[in-house]
Amino acid sequence: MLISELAEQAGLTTKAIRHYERIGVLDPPNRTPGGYRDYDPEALARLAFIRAGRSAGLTLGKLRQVIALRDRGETPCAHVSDLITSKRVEVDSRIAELEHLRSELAALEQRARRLDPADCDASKVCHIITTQR
Amino acid sequence: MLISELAEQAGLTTKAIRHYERIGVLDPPNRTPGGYRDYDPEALARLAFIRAGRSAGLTLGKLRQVIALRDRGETPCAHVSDLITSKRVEVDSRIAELEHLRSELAALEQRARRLDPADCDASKVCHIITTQR
DNA sequence: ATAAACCTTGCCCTATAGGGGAAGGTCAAG
DNA sequence: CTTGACCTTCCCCTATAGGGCAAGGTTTAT
Repeated sequence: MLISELAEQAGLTTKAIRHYERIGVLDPPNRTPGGYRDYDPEALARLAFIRAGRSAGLTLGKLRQVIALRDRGETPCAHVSDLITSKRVEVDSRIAELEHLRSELAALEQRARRLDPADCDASKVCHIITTQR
Repeated sequence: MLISELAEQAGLTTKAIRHYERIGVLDPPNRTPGGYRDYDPEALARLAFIRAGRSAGLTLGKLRQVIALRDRGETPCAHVSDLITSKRVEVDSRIAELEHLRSELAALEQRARRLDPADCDASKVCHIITTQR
């Protein structure tokens, strides 16, 4: 199976597939005599893993670690479980940050409705933003 | 006022200040005969604006636009108000995305507790991630 | 034999806000 | 006059997941 066919079946671009190989998350396939990458169908399963991992917010680098464990003959489940938990913790704190930001922005929107542009002093550029609450 | 003094008073690094100048968000100051940047105290007000804008999640590029309006003699309040609102909308949708991701991760954590590593098939690398719900 | 449709590698590009460090100029005090 | 503490510009680096493009090789059909 040539790269474009694999790409189509996996719903990816050929660029992405070559990228995965370079990152080390997809094994280098055999080559045809002409030098073309020649994948066997297993690659699809690997790409499914990559897609699932990515949609869980794991980076290609983390996925490579998981694959490396598996290649060393270990069952990576415990490691994956840790990755997932630490990712959730990270997402939790990111959400908290964004919620804080959101409330700041909402307060600025309130202020924008209250303030009169005529009162805005050039030295502050814009009093909506600059004036501290 | 030389750059390191300005940096200290503003709680920034000299690197950041030069960066702001290059981005166009801080006016190039006068120079001493020796070529050193020589700031007058107004720069502190500008830096306060930048800090406030950054903490509202606005990029230096957006802040530059705001400053450009002000320099053109306009009152940038309406524009700023729009920026803030669209930033809030952006943050809202980002929070929604992250909450979705968070629930996926929580589901994966559940699954990880349920599944037995012994059942994990190497072709999937890791069944916690790969198996679709 | 030639065009069309593939494929290859390689290099630079994106966005963001600077940090790190090099090579060298300036200024004050000793 | 030299040392140390400043300052200057310049260029590369970070993380992330590829996209774009160029120059060139391969395969298949006509």
